[in-house]
Amino acid sequence: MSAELEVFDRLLEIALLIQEDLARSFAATDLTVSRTHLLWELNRLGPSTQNTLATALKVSPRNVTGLVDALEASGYVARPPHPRHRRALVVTLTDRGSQTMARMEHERSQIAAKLVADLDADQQEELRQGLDSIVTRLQGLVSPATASGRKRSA
Amino acid sequence: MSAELEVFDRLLEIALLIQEDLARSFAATDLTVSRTHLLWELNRLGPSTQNTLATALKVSPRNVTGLVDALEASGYVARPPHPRHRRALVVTLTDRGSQTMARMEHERSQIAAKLVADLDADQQEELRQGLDSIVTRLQGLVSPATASGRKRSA
DNA sequence: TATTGTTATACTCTATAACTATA
DNA sequence: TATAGTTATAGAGTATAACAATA
Repeated sequence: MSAELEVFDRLLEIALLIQEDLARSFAATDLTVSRTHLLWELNRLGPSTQNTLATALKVSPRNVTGLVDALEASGYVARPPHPRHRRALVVTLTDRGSQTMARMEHERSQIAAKLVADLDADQQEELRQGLDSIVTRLQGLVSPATASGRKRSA
Repeated sequence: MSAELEVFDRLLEIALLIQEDLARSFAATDLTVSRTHLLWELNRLGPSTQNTLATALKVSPRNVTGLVDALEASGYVARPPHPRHRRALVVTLTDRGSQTMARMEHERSQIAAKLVADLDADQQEELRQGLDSIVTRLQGLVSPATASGRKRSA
């Protein structure tokens, strides 16, 4: 197998394994991947309208309605009306939602540390640079037209 | 942000971008991610029973029935009965299925090459080793009990 | 008229349980 | 009894289109 394919295959395998690990960590809760993704974005963005979330998640507004319905029913979010726009709703993390996100952020740090535990600081830095290069290349592949204008969120 | 998190975040972003790129390449066909995954495994394993596919894809037999139904209807696979077991079916790639897989393998090679085009041979090799270390760590996280027994398919 | 969200409808992926046919 | 697959049922994620409420 060529050297390029070896790198690519490992990236695919890592993607799969990370997903598996996430699914395992969800199993302890009543959350699904999509709902957790919404909570994660909400945590990042702060209180948001459903349309904002739909854009952030690259998903239809109708879909967000369903996800927020479920998250509201299980107590992770609330959606009081917008103070200055009675039609709009502002989706907000409840205490339970905030605590869950805090726990997940913590788990994420621990996993991140474990993954590179076999590498010294120099190796980690070179790895980061290699991955950075790949991210840039991939962004060019996925959206060639707007690649120059897109920036990863640092 | 810590160095560990930087590596982890890039891995997550790469996983997302690869998925996006795959979805884009499906858009030209009538295939979905799950159906393509089945075709891919079938291509790797050769003609297989549905139970074998269910195990390979880590999915229920009932689910495989649905996927194969759809792939048969669109002409990617056939399922003649097993020669020595009239109850069993042997799922097989049709010409269309084989050609599609050949094309996808080719695309995969090209993408793989593009991703690391900015790196010289030494950097590619170091990257591969770094990723290898991460794969091993992840396998340990995902299935701690059987980690020592599991081997990546080289 | 434009924005925000919901109702209506439909398709895909997924699972478990019960069942049929075969070995 | 064990294996291979399907029918039945159900839940989750997703989409588009039509609609209502608000601005």
